[in-house]
Amino acid sequence: MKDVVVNETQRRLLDSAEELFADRGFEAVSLRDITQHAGTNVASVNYHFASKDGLINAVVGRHAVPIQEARLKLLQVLLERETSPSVQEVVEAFLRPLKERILERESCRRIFSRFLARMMTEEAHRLPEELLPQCQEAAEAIVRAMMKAAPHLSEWQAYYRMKFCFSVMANAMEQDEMLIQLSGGRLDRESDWERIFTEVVNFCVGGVKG
Amino acid sequence: MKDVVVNETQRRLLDSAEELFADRGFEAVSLRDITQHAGTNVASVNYHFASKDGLINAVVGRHAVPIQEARLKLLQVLLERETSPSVQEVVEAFLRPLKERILERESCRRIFSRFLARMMTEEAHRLPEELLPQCQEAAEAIVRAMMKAAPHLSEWQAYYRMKFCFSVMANAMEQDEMLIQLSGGRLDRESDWERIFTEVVNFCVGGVKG
DNA sequence: AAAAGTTTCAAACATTTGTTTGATTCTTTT
DNA sequence: AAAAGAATCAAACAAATGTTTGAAACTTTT
Repeated sequence: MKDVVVNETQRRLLDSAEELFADRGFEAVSLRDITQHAGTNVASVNYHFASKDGLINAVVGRHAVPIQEARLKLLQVLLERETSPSVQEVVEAFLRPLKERILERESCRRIFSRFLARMMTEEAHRLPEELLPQCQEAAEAIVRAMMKAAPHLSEWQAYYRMKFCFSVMANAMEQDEMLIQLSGGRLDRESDWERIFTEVVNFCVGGVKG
Repeated sequence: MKDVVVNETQRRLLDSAEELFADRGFEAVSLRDITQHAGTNVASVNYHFASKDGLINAVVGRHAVPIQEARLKLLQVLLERETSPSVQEVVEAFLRPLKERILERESCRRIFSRFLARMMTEEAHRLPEELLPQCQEAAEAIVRAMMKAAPHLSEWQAYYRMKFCFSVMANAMEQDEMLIQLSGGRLDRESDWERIFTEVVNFCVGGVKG
């Protein structure tokens, strides 16, 4: 995956796609919607990104790559340190980079939330090949750090708890729509993201300690 | 929603739809796939369920209704009891009925996992109207029970922790495909559902106590 | 400035999809 | 048994979609 965008058209396509996808979801947005918004021709998507799927992966990759890099850097510090990290430190190293990115660029939240849900909706729940190696590397680091912080966990457990942490984070990122609906209006619309993130970390730390 | 199926064709449609949806996802399965599998005409779906969405909701509702009833019954016991319930009791009252149903009917797992993901993928993340009242009732009971078990939680926190518990459960229900992919084969394919469920409960109890 | 390459574009392509129609068969009621 | 209603069916409908094509415009290299 080229993370350096050489072409102006490519950048416009990515930006438009990101905005529309975040708003309406991947399936609901057609290539014609995107290219119109970007002021380009319908064929440009297939020319630059090979397919709609290619475009989606590129949109996601633009966020995923720097997030995974940041994650890995934080985790490596914890792993190379002599003293064992706390569970809280591991969970934060895992989740913070995603949170920070979301603070910088709101749309990242909805893009990720939708992308993850999409993997579950589809036939095979698989990560795109371009993203896989980096994800595997990060996953391994998280598991190792988690086992260092909580030595009573088996590898199997560590993998599942990592998955659970990610589930909580991913679902917390989605719009509150459903919670508002469920509470019948008892919950106010605006729960700010910082506050929610704190809750996520608390919950995950409690959960990993189990 | 009529949960009593009066018509043989309706039952065949629901069964076929459930099987195919569970296997391939809602979007990937066409009405023609379903009606062919059920040995009926394409028009039968629209005749009996008004639309494809209607069919999906009926498939989900067939599981959701008894699950919510069981949930409510268990929670009411905890709420009417004089002594405060433990967090573990609340979490189990919340999650057990779903787990039991999955043990009875495997496909329920994948149907739910896909259905929830679908809500996140779509434009508006909303529950279908037919299911809403019952879900609201259950949600309220869970929150009340949770606050009784852990009085330090605010209502806002209780709602979010309920949501988090559900996230973990929902994502645990999906196929392990992604975890196998992420672990690069280190995780064996068959992690049985009982074992996973135990992990889910442990994680959630830890999380709610936070 | 000619040649080679990259990028853009309008138009067509090729399917697929959920849905509707209107006639026909089956079932129930009177 | 006649009438009314419910259920089934083959066929058509309508519209949207991602993708490809082949020529034109533009940029870079020689």
